[in-house]
Amino acid sequence: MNLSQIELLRVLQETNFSLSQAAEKMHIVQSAVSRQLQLFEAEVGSPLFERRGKKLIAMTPLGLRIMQEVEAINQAKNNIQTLAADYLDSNHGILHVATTHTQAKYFLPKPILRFREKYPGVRIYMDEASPEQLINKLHTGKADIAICTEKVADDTYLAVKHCYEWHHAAIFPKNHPLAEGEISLERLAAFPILTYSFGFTGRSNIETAFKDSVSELDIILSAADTDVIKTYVRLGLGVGIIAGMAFDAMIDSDLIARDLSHLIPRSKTKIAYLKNNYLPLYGQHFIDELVLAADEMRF
Amino acid sequence: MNLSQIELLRVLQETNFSLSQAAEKMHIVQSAVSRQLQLFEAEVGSPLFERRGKKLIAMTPLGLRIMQEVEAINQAKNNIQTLAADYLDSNHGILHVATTHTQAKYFLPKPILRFREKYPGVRIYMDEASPEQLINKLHTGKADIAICTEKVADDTYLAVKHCYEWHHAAIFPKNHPLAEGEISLERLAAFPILTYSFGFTGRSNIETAFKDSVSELDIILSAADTDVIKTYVRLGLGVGIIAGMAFDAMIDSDLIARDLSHLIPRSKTKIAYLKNNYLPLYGQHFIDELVLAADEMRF
DNA sequence: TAAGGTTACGGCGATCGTAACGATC
DNA sequence: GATCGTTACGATCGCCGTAACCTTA
Repeated sequence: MNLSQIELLRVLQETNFSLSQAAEKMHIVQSAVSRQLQLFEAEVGSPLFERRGKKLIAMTPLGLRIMQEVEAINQAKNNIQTLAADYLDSNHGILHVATTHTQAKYFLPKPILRFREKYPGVRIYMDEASPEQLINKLHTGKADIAICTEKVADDTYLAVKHCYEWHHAAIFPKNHPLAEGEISLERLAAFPILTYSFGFTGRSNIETAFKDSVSELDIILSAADTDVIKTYVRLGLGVGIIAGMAFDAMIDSDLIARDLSHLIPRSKTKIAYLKNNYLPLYGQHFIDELVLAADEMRF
Repeated sequence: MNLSQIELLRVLQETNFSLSQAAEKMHIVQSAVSRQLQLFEAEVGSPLFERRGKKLIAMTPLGLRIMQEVEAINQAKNNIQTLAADYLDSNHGILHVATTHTQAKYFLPKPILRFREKYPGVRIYMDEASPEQLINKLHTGKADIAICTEKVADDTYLAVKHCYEWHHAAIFPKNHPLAEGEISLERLAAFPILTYSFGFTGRSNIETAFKDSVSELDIILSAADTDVIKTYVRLGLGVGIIAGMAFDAMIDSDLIARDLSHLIPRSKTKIAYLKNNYLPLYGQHFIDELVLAADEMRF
């Protein structure tokens, strides 16, 4: 057993068990890959892959179990490299931040600017995806830090830090009936609604709010992205329910936003990263910056 | 970086950073070890060991941190091997059981006999040590399973399973004054006491019992081993406080045992193993056997 | 001066690349 | 027949072992 065989197994999983693709990724010829896999399987004494003819099509139960250990080794190996690089120079490096559109646009700008001032040598790769994908990116090493509101809580492999709390707001064009008077679930439900897709940005809390209500929301459009919602609200399609911090009084001066904190439970945005993943110093400071920005922000 | 370098780091820690001893353990010449370490340190870019002249005397902070990852890799590597062997033949193998004398002698015989019947191909290496050492043995891979009463609870790397509860008993020769009447803390404290050493077999519960009492125990002899205590009780040195299950009415017919459950809190014996350590099937069945034996036993 | 660590060098073996072959869609 | 995987073989590079040298208790 050696580290390149371990690496091979990991890569094979990424390439849908294609030896030729794995060879390409690892910058060696395919025959080498073929032989290394044979050697490893011989050492283990049992096949790790189900084969149709010569093609690999899936992993055996043993293979799947061993893959867990492969992941652990890979993680530790990466940690050693990160630790070493971080020790030599903790001001340079790369940070993969995965988050949703709403966070990227409405929360991250300030902390990222401040972080850049302190760490001009750190490259930030920002990656937008659904909360579900974010978690997957953490697990596959494609992201170091994820920032989001949904999901994240139950995964035992994740370290989760509270970031900030916020609430939803209703937005609509001026002269809309909702501009006047108290807003109730019933009144809200009387209009066509535009809000986030399932699994995004506190959508689950909207569900919660209406679960015990007699009213039912008529969600005519759902999007991952606040700006899409705003666009269609401006076109008069209905009332938008968005994250409070995504309303900008200047830019959105043609719209009216009204607080819904009395109707919809507060949402909590969290910062998550893999427990087993060594975060370089600047990564830890990045999180500090997020928390600081969160503390300064009060909705 | 490769697996033998990782292995080298692990071995170096075991040999007090001696290159020559490490070479011997790894069955290669010392010069090879020297070079591999240099190569690895070069790759990391910083020294991992503090040196006095050419001698290695300690690890640098970076080295210590990296050693954590080395342990993780080693653990995973061993798991792969165990998984493979277990898959090929889950009836043969080796089980390292670490426990205290009391458990080994008074609790384990029955479950071990039954286990042997089902798994005649499994070798059991039993290792007696203090609870503190037991945990250390788990961490260093010298034991797969530990069975003991003390410590074990707070270590987050350990999976801990409840095994059984028991209480202490006082033992003394026939015709001893304690043979008659109620036993109280005060009466007990009036005699010289022989019991377990600190950190052994529920000793902490004895401490707890007397902590809030006006009486203080006069412990004139403490031992890791129930049989030692019995021996000196027989010689008339005083009253023994031992684990209830360590009194055998047949063998110890020259002694009298009296229950102390009303005076000393119950002790809980636990089964522990490393969360990250893959236990072969027979190891899992060994634990089942322990739990079964514990259930049948009622004190 | 003995014991432990480093450096130099030669030899062996592991692993790669080329290439021809085999199988599968 | 194009793509993917296997087998054969020669070449290379990494790693070990021998051995001489250096350093410190």
